[in-house]
Amino acid sequence: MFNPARARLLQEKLAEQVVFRDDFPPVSLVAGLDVSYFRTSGAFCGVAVVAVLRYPSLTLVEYAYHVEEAPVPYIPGLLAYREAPILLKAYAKLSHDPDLLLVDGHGATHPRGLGIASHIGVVLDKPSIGVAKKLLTGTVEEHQGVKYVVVNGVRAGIVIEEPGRKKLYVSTGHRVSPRTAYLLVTRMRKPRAGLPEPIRVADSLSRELARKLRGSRCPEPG
DNA sequence: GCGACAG
DNA sequence: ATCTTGTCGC
Repeated sequence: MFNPARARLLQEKLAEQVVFRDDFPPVSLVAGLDVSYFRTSGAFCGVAVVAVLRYPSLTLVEYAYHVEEAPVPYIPGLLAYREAPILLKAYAKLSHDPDLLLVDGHGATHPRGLGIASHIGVVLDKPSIGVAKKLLTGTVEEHQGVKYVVVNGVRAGIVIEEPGRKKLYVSTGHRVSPRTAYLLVTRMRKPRAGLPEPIRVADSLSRELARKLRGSRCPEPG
């Protein structure tokens, strides 16, 4: 059974493994990860999608998905326990090996420094970046023109603000500095898009799949 | 105790 | 996240 207190302790332990410095090879394949849901008899059915795009052309190379009942309810700060299990199963179905992961949600800008982007990055030991639409915790502090998201005295993320576009909170997931996360996500946002292309594609595909699967039965974990 | 709270 | 039609705007 799910124990929130136990889950938080594990996050504190895994957070020690998060690397804030850039430590990754040249990027040629980037993956976007996202989960959509559809209602069933008694629970929520999650549809996880991992879309792999070539970089910097941002053209789709392949995508994999996995459908399964959400194992636990959504609890702020514990999102990874609800979505990571399904995302990892979809990830295992890929035939390509991405160099970088862009995850929908926060990375180190988290109460215990281990948002879903960091959680997945550490588990797979893959460079990762968190991309969120809302602030979860921390304060925004501007220094020399850069708006950092500071959590527990640490600059864990940066706010991307551009006139006429939705604000984004990018953060270190694993092995990528906040500054580099900012630069990469900025380069992966198409002219008028709100989300960087890899996540936009994963979001679009997961929603489409959820819509089509609505009404059908949901596979249980295990 | 009160308010906040990714997706 | 999802529940939901039309509607304003580029």
